[in-house]
Amino acid sequence: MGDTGTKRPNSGDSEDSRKKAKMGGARLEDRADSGAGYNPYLAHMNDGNANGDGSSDPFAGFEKRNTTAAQAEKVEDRDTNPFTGRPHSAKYFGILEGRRDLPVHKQRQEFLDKYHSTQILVFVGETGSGKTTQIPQYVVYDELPQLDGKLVACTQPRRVAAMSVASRVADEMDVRLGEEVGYSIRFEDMTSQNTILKYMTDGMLLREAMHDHDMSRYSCIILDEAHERTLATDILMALLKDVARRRPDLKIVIMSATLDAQKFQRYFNDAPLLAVPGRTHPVEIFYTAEPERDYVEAAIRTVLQIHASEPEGDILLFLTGEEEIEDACRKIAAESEEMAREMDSGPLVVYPLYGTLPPHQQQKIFDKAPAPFRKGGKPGRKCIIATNIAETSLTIDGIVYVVDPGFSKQKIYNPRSRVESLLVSPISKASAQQRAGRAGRTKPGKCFRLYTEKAFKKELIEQTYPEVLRSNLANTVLELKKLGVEDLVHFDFMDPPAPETMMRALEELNYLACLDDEGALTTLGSLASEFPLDPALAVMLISSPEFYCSNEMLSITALLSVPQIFMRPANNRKRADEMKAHFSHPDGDHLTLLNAYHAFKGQQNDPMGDEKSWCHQHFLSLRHLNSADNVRSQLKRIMESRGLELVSTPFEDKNYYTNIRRALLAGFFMQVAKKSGSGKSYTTIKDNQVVKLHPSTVLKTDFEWVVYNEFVLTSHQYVRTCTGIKPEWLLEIAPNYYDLETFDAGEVRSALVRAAEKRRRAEAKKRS
DNA sequence: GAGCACTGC
Repeated sequence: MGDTGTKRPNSGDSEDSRKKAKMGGARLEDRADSGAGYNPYLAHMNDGNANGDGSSDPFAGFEKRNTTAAQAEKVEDRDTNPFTGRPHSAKYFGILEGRRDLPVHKQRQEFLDKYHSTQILVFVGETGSGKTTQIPQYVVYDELPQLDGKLVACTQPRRVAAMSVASRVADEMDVRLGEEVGYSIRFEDMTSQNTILKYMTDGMLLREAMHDHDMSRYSCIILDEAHERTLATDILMALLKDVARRRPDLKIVIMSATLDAQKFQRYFNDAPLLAVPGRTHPVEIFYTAEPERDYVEAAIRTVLQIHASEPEGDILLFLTGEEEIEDACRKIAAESEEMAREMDSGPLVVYPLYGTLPPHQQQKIFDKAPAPFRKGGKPGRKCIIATNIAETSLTIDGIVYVVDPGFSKQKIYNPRSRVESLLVSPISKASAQQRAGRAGRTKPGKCFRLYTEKAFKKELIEQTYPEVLRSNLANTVLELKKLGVEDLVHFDFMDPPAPETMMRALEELNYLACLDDEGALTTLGSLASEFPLDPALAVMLISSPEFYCSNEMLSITALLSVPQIFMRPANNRKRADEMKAHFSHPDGDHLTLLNAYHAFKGQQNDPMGDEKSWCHQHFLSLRHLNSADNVRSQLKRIMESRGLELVSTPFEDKNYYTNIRRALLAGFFMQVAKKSGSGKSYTTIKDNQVVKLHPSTVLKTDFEWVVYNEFVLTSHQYVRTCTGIKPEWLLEIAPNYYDLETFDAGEVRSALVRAAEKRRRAEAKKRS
């Protein structure tokens, strides 16, 4: 003890509490001026002259759910803010003018009429219509949530969108973000007692619904970007359809960008529809005459042709993944230099764009296109090579040319093998339209589709399959049970998943003891659903106090919930592998992750340490380690609130690592593989898939049995993040799953029988 | 001897 060995666990929680204090501080200050006795939107009532324009109540004459656009606009035009009673800021009326210029503004009255006529409304607005910012405000002026305390909520599929839209709308309403207008996302609740309009992620609303099945805090719920059909949106739609029956006072608006609105209308019992035009420029579509054999090569050629012969304007090319993108970036950059020399073309800068790119590099795509090489020379342009991230999450102005090879990586789930994998697949017509639309945001544009018109019409499906049809639903089923859904077979999904997928999920949850044999939620299942984790991880964490290592399992769970912390840059792989070897534990990758995390925490605690350069030097991702820390504190709070003990085996104890390896099995006993024959391959237990240990593993092949975190299907079938285990642990920790009666005769069964005998002998010896 | 499309609690 007492030295600074990198493998020493960090038993204190000083970081957690320090960080908490730092995060909470700012928000407390924000709220300080709106303490319990002061209600800012009633301020005008206390002082009749505060408005400066005569009347004491700006909403005098308003009747909830029976207002007009003219009434609302009159209030918006006042000199004082109707919600805070404060005079409007200098910029308010400028912003208001811009809002009145949006396409959706012309239909404000029409929206209100439809809204009044129905409980559920489907609203279709194309990009640039202003629906995400305006519709919730129109609803606020009609629901008057400041009077009855019931909120208006607007959900978004992504955190950044929830934050940035809330911030924009707070500006538009001239209030402070977090007061009347706020947002709520994981790790950050930016709302207060005064909040009347709340933007939130769809997952966050789902979490709230687990404890409030009727969503009783809200008078109106607006689901935005419903066409994206995320898992959370699909579940929310089904829940809301049901809640709407129980709560006639609840209003629901489904907002979508596609023309597939009829499907939403039909699903919501023929709900009325309102459509608002967008504000985009025409985009001319070009197809290839013949199918392309190599779409990457064709894409590069097309980009260079545009650069050589088309007028000024930036280019957006869609490819499928990091490697493809980086490769294409290099090739295009090299070719364009040659073009500049030989044909006197303008400069071309190429930017990659994908999700795992660090934020400061993602920001570069917003840089201006380069200036001509010389005064009066041909204009420069930028070319962005992006994944699907540019189709939904990020919009880039100034794009005039889109190159669309027609592919993207998509998640697929095979319930038979229980494997989720990523596969390069043709996109849908809706995706192709979305991609083309990216060319017409600032002026008329062109889209070059690298497939034939016939292929577009005949081969592409209309819509990308919703996530619910492409995922393992174990987590979803657990959530639904917690949400009080008893009959999953007849649960009203907009697109019902395959029965086999549901069966697999129920089976998995039953093995994990989250559901009993009747399919009812158990105490363990109810506890597991409290954690923002997959069921296996949650069960592992909940069981970990029994293995005297819940502190360590908290860290491992957090590390498994964030992207890979070990970085391996293409130009420095060897060095990165050498640095990773410093943390390597011979018994497995989970332990190696833990070692790296402990070393990181040691570095953070060291007053002389510089975590940034230390991470850089050790090829560890500081960003991902920090987010693991964040996840860890969230999980820790949940553990504490549920009375789950935080314990560790002393590091000096010879069972320190053994306890952790055993604890892994409490959740992952279904993800075990046994070495087959003499070679390097392994076979998964029960479904008998032949797999290899992923090359990133620290394990030398000296373990007969391994537990693995995930199954990945790429050029081979791999199991990734593996730790060595002993078969007798399986019999002890998961006796139901490893009931010898259920195994066919064979290598696995005989090995388990031998383990059982070994275990009996050991116990007999212990007794005598 | 690989590669994490993209989200979310």
